[in-house]
Amino acid sequence: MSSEEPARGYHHGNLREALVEAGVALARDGGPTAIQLRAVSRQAGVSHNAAYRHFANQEDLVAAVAERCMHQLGLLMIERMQVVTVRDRVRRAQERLQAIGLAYIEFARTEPGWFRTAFTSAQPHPSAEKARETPPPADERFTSPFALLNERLDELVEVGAVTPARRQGAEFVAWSAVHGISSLLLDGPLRNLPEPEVGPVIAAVLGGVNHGLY
Amino acid sequence: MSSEEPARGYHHGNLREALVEAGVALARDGGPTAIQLRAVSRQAGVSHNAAYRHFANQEDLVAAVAERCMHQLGLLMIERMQVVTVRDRVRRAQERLQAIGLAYIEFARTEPGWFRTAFTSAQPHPSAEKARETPPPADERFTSPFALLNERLDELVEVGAVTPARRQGAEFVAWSAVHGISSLLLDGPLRNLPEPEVGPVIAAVLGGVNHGLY
DNA sequence: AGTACGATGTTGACGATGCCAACATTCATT
DNA sequence: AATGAATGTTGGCATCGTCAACATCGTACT
Repeated sequence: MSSEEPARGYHHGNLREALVEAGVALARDGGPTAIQLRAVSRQAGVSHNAAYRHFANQEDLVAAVAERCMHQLGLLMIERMQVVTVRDRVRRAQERLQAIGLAYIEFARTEPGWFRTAFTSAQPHPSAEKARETPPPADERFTSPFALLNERLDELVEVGAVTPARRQGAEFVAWSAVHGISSLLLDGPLRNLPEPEVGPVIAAVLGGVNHGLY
Repeated sequence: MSSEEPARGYHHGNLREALVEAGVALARDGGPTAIQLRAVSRQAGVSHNAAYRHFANQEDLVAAVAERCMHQLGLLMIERMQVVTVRDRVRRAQERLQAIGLAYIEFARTEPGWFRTAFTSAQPHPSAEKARETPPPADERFTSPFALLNERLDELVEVGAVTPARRQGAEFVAWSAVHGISSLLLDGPLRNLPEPEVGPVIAAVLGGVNHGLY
């Protein structure tokens, strides 16, 4: 990836960014516990304690890295969604929902360190009032996994595949199921499930969610 | 609770048990990261490093404590299930399933430390072959949350409320949904959801699972 | 009975971590 | 040019996990 600029004086110039990036790299293998103040400082070619000029404490750094990880998850979901090219509006909406669900699980399984990091010390869900205080950056608004899910469900209503009544609360059902199976496969009692059984289990969960929508 | 026996010589007599119990107590507030070798040794009134005669390392101790936490979860599920006294067999089966699902979520919300501990370094799901090597103790077989769930689903088939076809894979759908909403409410983006909104969200998830079964 | 050995507990040490305090250097604003 | 805020550095402290060496106890064998 990007090695730090070779020539730099006393000041790094872009340390906060470098520290977060180092944290992301460490979290990729190693998960949230690998995000250590001294380790990221080392990787950024800076002395321990330098990080304290940019983060209040370790937890603060982890939170910043977690945000990036969540963003990565959103990016994969978008990517997997965009390759759906069915013309039929109804089927496209259905397959798009399926795609982001699969992407979510795929992310958990291919980037376990990032997934675990994203969901420890995750950002709180913006309740209506709080959201007004700290408006999320435009970037975030489009890559938030939760926002992506809501868009898909809304689309399903738009094209008439799902009744507005069934739409109610569906985001929580779908999100819970997909997040749940991801967690169980990654860290839960299903973590040693033999590989050939994994596919059918995932299919069962996604099928269940789908069936619940109609 | 139980303070250690006042009179004891060089040897503790029941140290392993005392250490695990101390770990359970520490995990209750503080979660898995609070299970530290030196801390449990201290609480057991024994010198640091004594634990190494009973556990290979910290991870080993955490695993032992995690097992207890999982057991606690199973106990609450059984408790909540047993208060269902409906006479009608079909409705009883349905309400029992609902009860263990609610108990699962209740456990996550009232004992977050234990819940987090139970699902870090959780025991692997016994695949068919492996199960034969290490038969679980009879105790475990009845309090395993996953076993309890399967029993409820089987009962639903027995009383004719669910078709055998729908039974296929249903354990994963239900488990994922319930575990997912628990995780999201506890550590995920829903962790700061205002209290009044929590109930409806849980209801939506459980309703969705139910709808998926029929 | 005595003894030798394994099991269990202790002491001390090492490296690593998060964090605090004090100090050094640089940048920006006047 | 100077001065204060921002940013890095050095050093130190308490704590943790782990290893090695040692101490004490129970127990099985002679």
